[in-house]
Amino acid sequence: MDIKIEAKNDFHNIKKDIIKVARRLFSEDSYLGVSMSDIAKKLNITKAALYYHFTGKTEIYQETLKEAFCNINLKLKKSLDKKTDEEKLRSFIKNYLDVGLKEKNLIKALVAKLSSENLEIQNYIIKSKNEIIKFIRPIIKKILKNKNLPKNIDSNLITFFLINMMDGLLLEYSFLKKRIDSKKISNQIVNIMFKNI
Amino acid sequence: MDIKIEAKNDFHNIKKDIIKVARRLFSEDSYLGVSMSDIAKKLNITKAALYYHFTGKTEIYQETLKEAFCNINLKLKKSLDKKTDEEKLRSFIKNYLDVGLKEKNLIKALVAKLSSENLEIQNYIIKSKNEIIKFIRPIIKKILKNKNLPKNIDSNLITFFLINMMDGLLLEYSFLKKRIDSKKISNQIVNIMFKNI
DNA sequence: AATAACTTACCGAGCGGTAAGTAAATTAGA
DNA sequence: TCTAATTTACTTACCGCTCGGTAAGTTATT
Repeated sequence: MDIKIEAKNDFHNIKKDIIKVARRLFSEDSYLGVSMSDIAKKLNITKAALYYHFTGKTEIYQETLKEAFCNINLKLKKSLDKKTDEEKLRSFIKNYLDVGLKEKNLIKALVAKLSSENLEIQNYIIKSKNEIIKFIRPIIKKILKNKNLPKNIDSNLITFFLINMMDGLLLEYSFLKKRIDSKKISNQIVNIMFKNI
Repeated sequence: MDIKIEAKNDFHNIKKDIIKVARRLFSEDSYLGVSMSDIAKKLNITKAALYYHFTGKTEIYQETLKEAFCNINLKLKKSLDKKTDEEKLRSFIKNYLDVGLKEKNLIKALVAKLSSENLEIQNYIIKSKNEIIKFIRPIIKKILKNKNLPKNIDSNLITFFLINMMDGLLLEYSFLKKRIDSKKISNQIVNIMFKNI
C-alpha cells in the first residue's frame, strides 16, 4: 500500500514528459535538427520506447506544436481581462512576444523543412495562426473605428502587419539571443502603429 | 580551332554553376534539408566532384549566402537613384521585399540549424544585416527629422522595426506561397509607419 | 495467463566526406 | 614538332556514422 502511494506520488504521464522534452528540443533546434535519439537520451529511455507511445517523429512534433499553440491561446486570452481596448491590445502584444520567445519552435516551424509529407502540420499551423488573428482583430477594429485611416489601409491589414512584425522581431531576438523588455517593446509598437494614425 | 571557339561559347565557370544550383536548392529548403547529393544530381555530376571544387557543404552554403547578400546590396543601392527621401524609402522597401521573396534562404538562414560549428556563418549574416540597416537608417532619419516622435521612439528603433516587419512579412508570404504586390505593400507600410506619425 | 512498458539488437537508407583511379587537356623537354 | 610528364577535372567505390523505424525478447503489474 505504501509503495502504491509512493508510486502515485511519482506518477506523471510519461507521454506528457516526452512532449515536454521534445518541445524544449524542437524549440532550440529545427525539426530536422532534433533526432528521436536526442529526445530519448534526454529522457534516459531508449529510442524504441518513444515508438511505444507515439507512431513516429511526425506525431511527436505535431503534439508539441499543439501544446505550444494551446499555451499561446491560453496566455493570449488573459489579455481580454484588461479594461480598455488599448490595454487589451498592449497586453496582447506583450503576451505574444513573451510566449513567442519561449516557444521559438513556433516561429521556426514556419521555415523549418515541412515538406509535402507534412502538409498536415502546415495546415495545423495555418489554422492556429488564423485563430490568433481572429482573436485580436476585433479589438484592433474597435480601436481604429473612429480614426480615419489612409486609403488602402484597413484594420485587417494592420492586424496582419502587426502579427508579422512581432514574428520578425521574435526571429531577430531569438537569433541574436537577446533578452528583451516585452512591455517596453509592446508600448513602442503601439506608439508606432496605432498612435497618431 | 572551331572546336575551341565552340568550347569558349560553352564556357562558364563550373564553380558558379554549383553555387547557382545550390542557391536555388537552399532557397527552397533549409541547410539540413539539402544534401550534397541533391546538389550534385541537379548538376548531373557526382557528389565527389563537388569536393573537388569546394572543401565541404559549409563552404558551398557560405558562398550562396555571399552571392545572395551581394545581390541584395546591389538592388538596394538602386533605391538611392530616386529623387526624394520618401521615394528612396518606398523603393528600398519594395526592393527588399522583391529580393527577399526570391532569396528565401536569406530569411531561412536566420532560423535554420546553424549550430556552434557554423559561428562563422552566423557572424556573416549579422554583418550583412547590419550593412542593410546602416544603408537605410540615414534616409529614415532624414524623413523623421521634423516630425515630433512619441517618447521612447527614435529613427533607429523605427528602422529596426521596419526591417523586422518586412522579414516577418516575407516569412509569411514564403510560407503561404502567396504572390505579392510589393509596390502596394511598400506603400501600405509607409502609410502605417511613417505617415501621420 | 495476459497485458503494459519497456530494452536489446537490429534494418536499410542516406548522410558528409575521402581514397584511388582515369580520361583529356596542358606543359616541358629533346 | 613530337613525346613524355604533369595537371585538371572529374568518376567509381567506398568509409563510418546517424537517421527513422521495427521485431523480438524481458520484466513487472494486473
